[in-house]
Amino acid sequence: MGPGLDDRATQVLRYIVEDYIATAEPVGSRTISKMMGQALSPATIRNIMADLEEMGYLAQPHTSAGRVPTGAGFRYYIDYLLARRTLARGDVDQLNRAAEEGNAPADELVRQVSRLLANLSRQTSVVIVSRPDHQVLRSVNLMRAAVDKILLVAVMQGGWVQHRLIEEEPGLTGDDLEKINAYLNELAGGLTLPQLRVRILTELRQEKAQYDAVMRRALTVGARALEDTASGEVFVEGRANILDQPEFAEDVHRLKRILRAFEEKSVIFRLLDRAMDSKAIQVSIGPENPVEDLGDISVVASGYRQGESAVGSIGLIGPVRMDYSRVIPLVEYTASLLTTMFGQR
Amino acid sequence: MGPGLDDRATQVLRYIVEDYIATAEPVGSRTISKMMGQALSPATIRNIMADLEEMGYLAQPHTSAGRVPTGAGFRYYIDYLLARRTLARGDVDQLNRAAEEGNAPADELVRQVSRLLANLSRQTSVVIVSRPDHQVLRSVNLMRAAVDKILLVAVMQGGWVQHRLIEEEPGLTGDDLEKINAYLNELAGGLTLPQLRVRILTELRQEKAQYDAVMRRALTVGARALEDTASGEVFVEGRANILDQPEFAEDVHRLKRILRAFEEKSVIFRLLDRAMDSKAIQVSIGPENPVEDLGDISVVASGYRQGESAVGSIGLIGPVRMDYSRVIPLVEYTASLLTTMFGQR
DNA sequence: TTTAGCACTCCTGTAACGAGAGTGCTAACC
DNA sequence: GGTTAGCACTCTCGTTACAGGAGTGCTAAA
Repeated sequence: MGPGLDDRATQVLRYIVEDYIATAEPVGSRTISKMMGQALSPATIRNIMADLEEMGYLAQPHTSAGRVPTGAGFRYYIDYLLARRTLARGDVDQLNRAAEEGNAPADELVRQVSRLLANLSRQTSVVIVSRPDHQVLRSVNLMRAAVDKILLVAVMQGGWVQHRLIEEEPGLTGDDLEKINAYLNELAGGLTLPQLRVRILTELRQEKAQYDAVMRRALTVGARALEDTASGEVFVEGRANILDQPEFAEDVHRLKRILRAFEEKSVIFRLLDRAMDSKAIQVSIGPENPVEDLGDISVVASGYRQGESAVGSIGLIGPVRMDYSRVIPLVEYTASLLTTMFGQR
Repeated sequence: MGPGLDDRATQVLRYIVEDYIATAEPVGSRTISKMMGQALSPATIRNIMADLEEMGYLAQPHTSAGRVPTGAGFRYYIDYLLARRTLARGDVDQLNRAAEEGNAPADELVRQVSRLLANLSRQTSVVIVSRPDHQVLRSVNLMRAAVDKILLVAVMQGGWVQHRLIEEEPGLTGDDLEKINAYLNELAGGLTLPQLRVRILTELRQEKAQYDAVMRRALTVGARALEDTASGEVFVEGRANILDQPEFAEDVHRLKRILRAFEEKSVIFRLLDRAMDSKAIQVSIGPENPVEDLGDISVVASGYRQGESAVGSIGLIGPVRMDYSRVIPLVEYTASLLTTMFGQR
């Protein structure tokens, strides 16, 4: 099917990858011969396997073990051989139901969907909300949070909520706040946070701002609140699932490395960042993923959008030996679900 | 020192517990004899050990292994023998610094402190914010969140923020919202959310509400927003630390059980709930903790307050063989830190 | 009451070994 | 020429045997 391999080699490769995905054990020539209905004898299969090994698609853990697909082998499988299974009706239903949960706030909803994805795939699910700055505002509000602190609350089009604390301009009354709020909301409609900031700064240079004290105050407070940009959020669900994978469960060291990675926001970001901008789903096999310390895991991820702009991505993290035919459509569907979720709200 | 044991037995028990905490291995009579400066021979120690075993404080994994403290042994140690180490200056400084981080919102701050606690103790740190309903309001605000949804944002005295989504009363303009906000804030000062709800309901029955349409609307929207109570939040930090404990790292099954527990909010709640109301720090050794499935872990936890009312608790989860002399003061201090954090803001 | 001495138990690591799975190569077969 | 049966070879894995070590319990002497 794919380039560089004849029909038989292609089939053998496919069987090996699929059996390996199912069993996590090296697969031998006898097994493949049986799978193919004895059409070819084990000896013939062995010849083909030797060829595939020479081309870099297979490897032997040791001389007299069966073959294991290499990274390249998995890559070939995914690019050319993958029979994309359609999603089970039940899975779709469950996901839809999780996304519909009426009055949960956006973050709760995302967490629920992500958790379900983790359960369905038996892998670890990760969501990043990575570009709060690309999200479009619906409304903003300043609230008193402490004697000397004000809280800026921003509600985004998708229903996402952000806060930031700012030191208070001394002496603001509740009435002042209300006026400022009204004024800010007038400016804010349809802008992103950084855009709002620019807008405020230009407004401040306008003449009328010079004469209206409240307005000036509103603008300076607003500008201050928007000085630093938000860093984004990460949700990880189903960490315990990696223990179902024999390749990780065996090896404590590996396990620790991975669990530590899950605790570092920045690492998660690096893993999923790439998927955010590309339209298609991204599969990073082992060392293909951007974190060198995690060369033994795969990431299947897809960005989701709010309207036109990419705001985050969702994905699964697991062993290289993942069931891609099942997992890829799952992630795709979930990502599209998030996109519509954020679109509608 | 403690009841029921003479001086020597007490000392032997202490040494065994401390050595076992340090090494995670059964400790033998020779080791103890050396630790005591050869004051007693191994044979004597063995006699004492046999006594301690009979009393239920020690156990042998098998004949001809050293002794291991039982749950009762640890309990005795903590109740009567624990030399509470004072906190290292450096640890205190680090914690203070983490808690001071100027403009982070409350949840971020709590997460940081918790993470640091996990690092300092090399255990898994858990915080629950368990009684959002006991926290006193500073201000509330209704914001438009979608075409047909309104977001209630409540800022608590401690700087904590809560949201809830509500279906919109049809046809509210921005102006209406502002008026409602002003009105609600007038009512809200110093109340908890459920108290506010009661207040609103009585207000609704008052005569003047009958004649003022905006007010009536404000009240009904407000009442609706407060119908369901918030469930509280959980932060877990330092999960990977349990892999540093040999007793867990060895045993995948155990590990999985614990990691799964960390993913269940309700389980975490059950583990830490008890600590919330008692003034003193709570130590649950192994099977003493309220989750029967987790009879092989210990929980050291302490509640923290906001003003007078208990609003949550913070603790460490780890093996029974924890370094209590270090961990207890750490948790105590961190809890007090949270209390002052929430008091000041 | 303490302790030296000793037999005994149990774990742990190592080595030896056979069974099993799988390979590569060669020679025969179609 | 491609395919395959046959076979020697390699490597893993589980079992067994065995020696060393750590630690105990008991007895008898100090």
